[in-house]
Amino acid sequence: MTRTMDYKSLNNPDEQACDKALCTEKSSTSCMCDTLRAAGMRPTKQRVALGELLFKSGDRHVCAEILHEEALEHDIPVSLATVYNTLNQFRDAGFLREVALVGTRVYFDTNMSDHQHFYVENSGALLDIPGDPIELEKLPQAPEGMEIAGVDVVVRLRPKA
Amino acid sequence: MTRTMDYKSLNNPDEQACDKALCTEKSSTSCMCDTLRAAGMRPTKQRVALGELLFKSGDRHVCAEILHEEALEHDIPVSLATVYNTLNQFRDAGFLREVALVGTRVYFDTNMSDHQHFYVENSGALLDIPGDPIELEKLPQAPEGMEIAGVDVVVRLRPKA
DNA sequence: GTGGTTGCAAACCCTTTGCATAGAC
DNA sequence: GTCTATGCAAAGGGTTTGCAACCAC
Repeated sequence: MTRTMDYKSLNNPDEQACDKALCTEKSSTSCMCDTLRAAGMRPTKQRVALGELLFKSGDRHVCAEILHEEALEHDIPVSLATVYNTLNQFRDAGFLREVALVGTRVYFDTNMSDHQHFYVENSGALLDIPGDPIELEKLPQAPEGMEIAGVDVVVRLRPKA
Repeated sequence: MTRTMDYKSLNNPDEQACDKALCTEKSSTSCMCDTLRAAGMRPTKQRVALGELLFKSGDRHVCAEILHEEALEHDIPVSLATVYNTLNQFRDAGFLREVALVGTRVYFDTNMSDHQHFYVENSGALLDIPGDPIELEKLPQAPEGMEIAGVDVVVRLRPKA
């Protein structure tokens, strides 16, 4: 599994030259097929459908259970285990990022660009912070032999007293 | 359970006027007794011992399992369930903070002051970032009816390619 | 046909809970 | 004596895994 793809290519017309002969899906899904192939994944019905659900609308924050429910509502036959596997594969391929949160449930974010999150403490809701990202002054030196892979910023919110 | 105590008072001589008559513990633990009482917790053998393990040395990052093992090594009879309960009570009392990380395991930090973390992606290690905290420019406006409870910053590290 | 993928159920890990016993006040 | 804390084991929630059936190529 490579980390070469970017979710943006999913919506970039320049990269949607899809050979539809390879796809059994409708035209709207054909670029998903190519994207999956480019990442070394076979474009199965489940993966294509989950990819569409995740990426056809704007930024999304999902956990496995939510995405599974949503898939069933859209009559996509898929098991929860496959949703877990697919989310992990999409993360490994660089289509999704995992969001760092306190708690036991893992959330994924379809927005791979540089941005940050509000986390509402009592409800568990996760929101993109609108506008430009908070600027970080003076990033620390990484320890010897290490490099900085990224910086996660979560602004925790609570209802005003 | 109140959130009024600060871990710093655990090491502040000004607040260590302990009435040893109330304690069955040795002198080194007497201030722990007072600290627990001030937070509304009975100073049981397990809570005092765990508090000592956590706070007698400098900043620490622990999860329940690690602390449990450490307690057993120090011949402190305590069950894993009690370690979980005690960590949650200490967090509610404001002695510990929970660290936001990707993954399902919950880590606690004995350092309640304003600081941030390195997280090593392949090993899962958690380190304080030395020196001054990264400064955040232009904190975003909290949505209507909300206030900012805190800002978590995690700098993810990976081995240099 | 070959080899990756799916679905189910079971296993797994971490955490919390119920209840009887032990301990602090 | 009263009421809380502990310990154990069982339950719980989220996630991963083993394996047979299935599907893309």
